[in-house]
Amino acid sequence: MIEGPYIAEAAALIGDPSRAAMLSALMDGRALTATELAYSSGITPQTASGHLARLKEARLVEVEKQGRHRYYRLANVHVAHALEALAVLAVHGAPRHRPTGPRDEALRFARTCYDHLAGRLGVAITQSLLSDGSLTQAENAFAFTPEGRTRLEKFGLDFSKIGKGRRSVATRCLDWSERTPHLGGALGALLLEDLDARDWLSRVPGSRAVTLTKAGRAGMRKQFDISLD
Amino acid sequence: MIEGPYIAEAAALIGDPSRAAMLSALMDGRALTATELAYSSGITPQTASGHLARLKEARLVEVEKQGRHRYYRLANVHVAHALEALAVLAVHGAPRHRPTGPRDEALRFARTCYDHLAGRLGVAITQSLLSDGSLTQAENAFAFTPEGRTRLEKFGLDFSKIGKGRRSVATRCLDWSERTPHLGGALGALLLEDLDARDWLSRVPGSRAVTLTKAGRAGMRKQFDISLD
DNA sequence: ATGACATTTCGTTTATAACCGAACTATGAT
DNA sequence: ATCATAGTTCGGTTATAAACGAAATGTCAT
Repeated sequence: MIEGPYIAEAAALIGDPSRAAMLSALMDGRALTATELAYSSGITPQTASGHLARLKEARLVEVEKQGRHRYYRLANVHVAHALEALAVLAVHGAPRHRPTGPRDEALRFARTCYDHLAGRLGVAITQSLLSDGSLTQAENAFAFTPEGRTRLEKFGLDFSKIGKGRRSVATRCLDWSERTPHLGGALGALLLEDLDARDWLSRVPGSRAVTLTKAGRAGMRKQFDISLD
Repeated sequence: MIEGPYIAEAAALIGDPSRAAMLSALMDGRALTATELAYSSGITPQTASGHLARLKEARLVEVEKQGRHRYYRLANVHVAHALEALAVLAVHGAPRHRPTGPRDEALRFARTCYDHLAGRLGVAITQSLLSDGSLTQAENAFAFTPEGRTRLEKFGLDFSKIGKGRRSVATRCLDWSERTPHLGGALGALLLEDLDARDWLSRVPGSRAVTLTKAGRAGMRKQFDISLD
């Protein structure tokens, strides 16, 4: 009764198909320009501009001016969380006509979630790190053990990049498709960055989907004892 | 890009102020009749009926017919989670004119969340159970230890009531106002029920807010080493 | 300066859906 | 049987906002 209207405000913003498409496009954590977002949701730049202004006003997105471009990105992790929570509802929801295309399957296999890995692959890596004792369940999130840090540093992660910011290091993020938490936070982001740099992953253009390269498949098996598909 | 439309569908449903008010009213986990819901969101029964039909269609709520009444309740925990996630956005959002009334403060102190306790009180109890070893962090949720079970049974909880259903026993539920997880699931529900039966709690009419009775305040101090306010 | 491109502002059209009054169905009480 | 109450369905009104075309602003390159 009291927070109803406030909830509605945020939900209504996300509830417009064009805006939802734009927000979804931002779920991979990158910042996109206004025109790119317009294109990705199939509307003209004028219209997109209006939408983005409202999203900014409500602090769902943030802008960074760079020359004549304006880069929009999600304002914070909470926005991404809310979007995932809504996606869970959509899956649970009415079994309407929902053509499960190949893209859908690709997303379930592996995708970026804000700035870390999600899908079967993301969950599998998280499980692997949990079972070999690199990660433990802490208060509100995960925590890496001393052995885990050593193990991941040997693997090649540069821990000097994290631990500075206020940001939570190893978030627990509920996976939209797997319903099992995967690793997020600064550590999750670092890991994604690293796997990307190794060319173990390859991005599907115009999508959040991610595929494993041949090297990635081998590396996953060797380093994390994971063999998917 | 692909799940955009589906997200929008759920969000748009929640995005209408009247529907959001009804869903909020259901957040305390009880089932309410159509007319009660109409009243709680300030619309006529005809209009509410239409809204409820759409929410049912999308499986955000469930109905139970009982005589000439129809009792509506949230369809599952995921719906409650999504609503909480949206509430987080609203708080983080634009610092608009938001009169922080006494009701708001009351909700922050203690409220029901679906069917368990939330707010400072809910979080404090959870922390207490964690620190004395009754609860531990498990995979995806909390788990109670053997000692924890003994301790809570001595306190008076009837564990025979849980453990049967498929339902997760001790969910971790992110608190909207405290940003710290509190205890949910069957155990959380059982605890709320018990505290209610003891008359340690008193419900604020027409609200999810809950207050501590004098006995409750004393009991909390003695049993959980908690002294709030 | 001039042209090219990104983005926003303005004004107008148009579709959607929230809302209520009125009438209808279903259940329970007398 | 009759009445009251809970809930739904239907039709029409009205407000809202999404969308685009046209034109303005801002930034970079030549």
